[in-house]
Amino acid sequence: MATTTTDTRRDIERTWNPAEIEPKWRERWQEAAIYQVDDNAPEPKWYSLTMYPYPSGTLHVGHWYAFVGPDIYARAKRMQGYKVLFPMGFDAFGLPAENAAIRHNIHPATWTYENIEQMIAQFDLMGPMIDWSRKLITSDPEYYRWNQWIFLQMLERGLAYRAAGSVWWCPNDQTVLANEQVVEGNICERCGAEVYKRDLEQWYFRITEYAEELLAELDNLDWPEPVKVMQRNWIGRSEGARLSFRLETGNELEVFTTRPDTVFGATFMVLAPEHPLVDKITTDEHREAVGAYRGEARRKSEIERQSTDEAKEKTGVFTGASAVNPVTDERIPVWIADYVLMSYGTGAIMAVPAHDERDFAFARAFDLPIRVVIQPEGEDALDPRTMEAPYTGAGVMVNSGQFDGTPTPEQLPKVIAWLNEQGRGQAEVTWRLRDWLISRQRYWGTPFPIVYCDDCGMVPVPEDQLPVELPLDAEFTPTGQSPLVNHERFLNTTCPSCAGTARRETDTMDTFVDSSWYWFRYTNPNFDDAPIDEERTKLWTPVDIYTGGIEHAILHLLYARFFAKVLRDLELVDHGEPFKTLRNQGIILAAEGTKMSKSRGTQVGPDELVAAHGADALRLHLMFLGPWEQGGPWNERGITGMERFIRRAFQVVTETAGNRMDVKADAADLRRLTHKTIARVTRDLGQFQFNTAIAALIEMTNELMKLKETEVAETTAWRDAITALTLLMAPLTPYTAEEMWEMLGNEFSVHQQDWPVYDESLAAVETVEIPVQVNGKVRERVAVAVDASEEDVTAVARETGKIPDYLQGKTLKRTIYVPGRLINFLVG
RNA sequence: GCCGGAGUGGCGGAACGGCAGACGCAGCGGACUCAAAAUCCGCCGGGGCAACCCGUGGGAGUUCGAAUCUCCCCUCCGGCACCA
Repeated sequence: MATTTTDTRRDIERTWNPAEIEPKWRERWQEAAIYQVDDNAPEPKWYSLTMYPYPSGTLHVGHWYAFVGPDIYARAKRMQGYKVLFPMGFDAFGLPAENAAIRHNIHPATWTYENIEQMIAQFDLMGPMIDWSRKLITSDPEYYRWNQWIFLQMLERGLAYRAAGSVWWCPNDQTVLANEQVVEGNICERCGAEVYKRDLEQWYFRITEYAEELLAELDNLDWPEPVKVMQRNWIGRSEGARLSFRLETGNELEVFTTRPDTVFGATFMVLAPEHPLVDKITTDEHREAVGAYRGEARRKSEIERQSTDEAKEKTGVFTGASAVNPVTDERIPVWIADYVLMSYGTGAIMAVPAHDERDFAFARAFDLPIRVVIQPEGEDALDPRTMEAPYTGAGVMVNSGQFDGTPTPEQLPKVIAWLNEQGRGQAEVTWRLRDWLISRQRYWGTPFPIVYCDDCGMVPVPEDQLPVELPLDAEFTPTGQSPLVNHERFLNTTCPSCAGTARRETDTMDTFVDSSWYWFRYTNPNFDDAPIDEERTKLWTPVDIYTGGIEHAILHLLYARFFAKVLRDLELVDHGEPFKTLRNQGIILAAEGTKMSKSRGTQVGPDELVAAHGADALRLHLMFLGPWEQGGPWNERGITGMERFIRRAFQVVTETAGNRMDVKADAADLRRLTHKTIARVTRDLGQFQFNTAIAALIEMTNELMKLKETEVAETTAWRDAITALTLLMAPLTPYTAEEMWEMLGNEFSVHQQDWPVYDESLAAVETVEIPVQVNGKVRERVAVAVDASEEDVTAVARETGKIPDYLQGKTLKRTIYVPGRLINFLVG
């Protein structure tokens, strides 16, 4: 043992001081470029991707939470023998930059690029193993030119098109939105304003072309179930039939129904107010009322058509027209009502009030006939006059001609087959998914590579003239038109085809286009010949694990899957599913349990916390808060505990780093602890269970603290233990572990070392303490060999402590012995 | 309404159907100190002097044994919502 004086000096030298070691190693890592991954390294590849941030200016602790987890995982993976691609970039186009720019009277580009600089510095504080040599910024012309290029390929294949239609408009952001960006029926996902529908001509991507594949392949993805469910619902596949009804005016009216078995009960029809047939079929007598209702519906849609509470209140008017039910030959009235949506199915329905909630409410409101055609088995016959609710369950068909008595929906295919024979309908699948509206009437985005020529019409800009650069000197205050409309030099151009005068398309692309393929670009972000370097992409993709917030469950993740399939069909990549495995981190809320918000001042920044406790302590604190996939409210209190742990681990390693190793002492327990900890940490990190991995390391450290003054601290087992501890801590506390590694006298860098190997034989225990139960209640504990026989354990357990008292005077009916776990005596 | 997910000490949380509460925070007691901080040691679900009893949102069930599996109910969070 050292003397008191040297002890004191050593303590001063070896006190953990993050303010000193963190900047030191940060610089060293940068110099040595240890985080740059070599494409040609011999190890197997691992692509760990985490969703890139929006360059809002600052990273708060919620961002750290999202990035630290994957960083730990990627670091562990690297030590476990993979070459790991862990890149980062910035989702730099979009409305927030523009809005902030307007507010602060600064150019969006200036705002964005300054923010990116700041954020990179903050990232570096965290000590991540990001390979910045692959950084990409989507607002760089070198990046967005490839958005334009991909767009042109899609245009050529009919996957991009321009069409007029009813689209969502955000009056606050002054732009159209994709369906996916409208939440809660009519709220702008970005700004929370109420949106409404306008008829505009816009650009679309034909994502519906891939609906079937997008749905089917979900089954094969290792994704969180909620995300898969959300995508399934969003794509919304419905099986049914398309039926044709003849109108008395001679027109055919097509409807889609999931219940063709109820067609005998169709007692009226309803068209969406916007249905093109409405004008043709409305009789003069009803023209005025129909016109008024259509106007009303239109106005309502502009305010709050799909509002939830009033939704059940059914409104509508009769058109005066009649249709013929194709199976009963009855004349049935044709109405219009806004509960039928033009955007789904055919925009028209056959109404079966006895067996559909909405049709039932409508029939009751307007006193329309109700006919029961499905009868639940074993119940009283349904009576249309007294029914209080429609019957939507299974049953047998009644009042249905030759189908009477047919069980349904089991026999639904039979009904469809018959309708088909009659030439009245056929099976059909309808999707809820709509094409992706990609134009935006805003400035800070990718310009469309399209010009409109007076003579040639719409002309794509040839590939060799890309990028169509976004002019930086535009007046970008939103007006409801793209700001580029007023930029003469951008707007006026010549036709690539005839060289005559032409105007450029002035809308810009939805920012989600940028993020729909960015992970491919990381594999070679400077590649100049194509968006994707095929060779490098083949090497790295598909992404092995993708992490990010669940808020992207539909938007980004659906678009990204769509793009991967398009790029596959363009033969640029060899797979259609980009992300094999997905994990969602939980959200770190403000202390009050509400969402962290910059404007409300509830954001907690990492900088002061790093200054006070060190980045490693903050990393651990965030990861120790709870399961990573759960999140929770921010709470600063526990960070001292992580600081204590790091200090103790640091102390135990550095104080004993110079110990002799030749003492012969029984170190089996120590080895067991080491290997048990290796097993636990390895398993937990691999499952994103950082909290329990940290707990295992704390337990090991606490045990080492107890042992460090004993003779086991002077064995090779001790040396192995503190070496393993350092390596296991490396992904979690990269700075401290690096310092400890150096103190142990090893070569730089700990992050380039191999992961400690778990040896099961060393972790195995020979004896265990198992509970002795009587009738399922624990009464004693007894130490036995792990593999002891039931006879031996029974013999010992029966005599232990109070057990004889419990067995006294009772009959032993049964003994349950689970080796290594417990023994249970059942007595009576 | 429909579809997901979750309810465990004062707090965050842990627990292959097998000792509920690992680990940490906070708290309490002690050591060190002139003192405080830091650090170290001990205690820490509730009731009871104790033996022991109760305890994982509530109720039933399966099982030798349930926080864990099944059913019903309650509460909270998230998604969708007139989608025919």
